[in-house]
Amino acid sequence: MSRLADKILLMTNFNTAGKSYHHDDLRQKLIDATRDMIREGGVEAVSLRKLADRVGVSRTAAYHYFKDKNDLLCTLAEEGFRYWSEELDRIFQDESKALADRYRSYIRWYMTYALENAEYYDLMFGRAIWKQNTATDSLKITSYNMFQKQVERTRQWQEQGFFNPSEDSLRLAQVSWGTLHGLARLLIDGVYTDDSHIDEMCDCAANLLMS
Amino acid sequence: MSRLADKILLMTNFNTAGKSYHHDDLRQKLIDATRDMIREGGVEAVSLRKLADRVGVSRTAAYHYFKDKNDLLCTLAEEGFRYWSEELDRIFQDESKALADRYRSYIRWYMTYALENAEYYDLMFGRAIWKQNTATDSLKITSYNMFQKQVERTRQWQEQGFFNPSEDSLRLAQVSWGTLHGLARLLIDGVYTDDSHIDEMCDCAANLLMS
DNA sequence: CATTGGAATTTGACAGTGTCAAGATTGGCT
DNA sequence: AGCCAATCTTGACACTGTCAAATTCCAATG
Repeated sequence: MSRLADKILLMTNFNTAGKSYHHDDLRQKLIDATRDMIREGGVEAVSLRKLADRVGVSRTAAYHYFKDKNDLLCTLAEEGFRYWSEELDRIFQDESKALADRYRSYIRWYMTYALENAEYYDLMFGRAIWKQNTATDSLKITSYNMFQKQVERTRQWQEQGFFNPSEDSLRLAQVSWGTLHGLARLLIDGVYTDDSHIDEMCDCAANLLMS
Repeated sequence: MSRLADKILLMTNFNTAGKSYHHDDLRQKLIDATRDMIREGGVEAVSLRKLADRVGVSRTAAYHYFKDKNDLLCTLAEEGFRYWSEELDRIFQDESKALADRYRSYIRWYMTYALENAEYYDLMFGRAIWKQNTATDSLKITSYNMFQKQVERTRQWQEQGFFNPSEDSLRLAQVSWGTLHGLARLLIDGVYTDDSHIDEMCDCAANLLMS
């Protein structure tokens, strides 16, 4: 009759998830499952309860590893920023191409990645995390470093005469990123419905930015 | 004891909202109250139940005038698009200024409006409405017309040599709007945290677009 | 080997949310 | 006066995030 006896009986037979009380690395499992959920249905579709179901654990188990839902999402976003930063490095370190070509392929990569990982992009650059200053300190640092790298690249491009040297590097980086982000958002959010001319849009943006 | 008797008693004294069963124009009251709520706490803060409380009506009263919450929000967004469209007309019809000046003040106006009405801007141009194709047909038409106007203006500016005439008008309109939208979003969503150099950003964007 | 302490996990509870179906109320028309 | 259709309310359901308290378990200590 006691709860204890019930549990022993349950264990002896079959536990639904096939796992017992303790897990291998629940934290990582939670992160992985969350990433899947984001990919499937976007940030909006992430529910701690469904996440728990998926991992085979109880509703509030995640609270032992993450302060709250926001903390979990920030962890995922940070992961994304690291990947993002590495990809940027790879693209711009490729010295085989001329700078203009590298920049063009950067824009194409940006838009392709943003659209193929729309929900993930939304998490990283969307209001869910940044609005109301809910971003983790750790996340703030990671993302700030990434942006600073981009500002530095912009400065170098100005020195090489690729960008207008009379503009402030910071402003130029802000506006050029703004352009890409704006296009990405309009496409991702479904405001621009025609996604069959993305390359043309990219080229048009490239022409404007490089003039 | 009967519910009916309770009601009569209640009416004879004071009804909390001061209104009885039927309202003057509940639909409009709901719209107005929703607008207030958006301004105060953003789209996220709009709850049908709190809205009902505010208007002094029961939880589900709004369902008689709007199919669901999305329908209500679309109505609000459409209202915004009409205002937006009128403002654009006003700015660009002002022939007293040179075209370049008009365009600069357009950008400034855009960013100022977006930031001062951040939550409303988010409603109009955010995923809440456009993602998953939940936008009302009526809203789609209104917003499409607005954008077409902008494309037409872009075409004229190309003819006047203000914009590069070799670019496709549609792409140019998409990218130039994308730039403004991107900056606005990054500021509104809290990704760009420094809002003390907005004018400089605007000018930098203007220089890039008009070159 | 038994006990116990602390980490890991679950259960219960609460205050929210949107929305549907069914009932209650009312003003206007015949 | 009576009824109808428009309008509004009540009840219910399935969700959500999060806190506090209870439970379970592993590991180290005596």
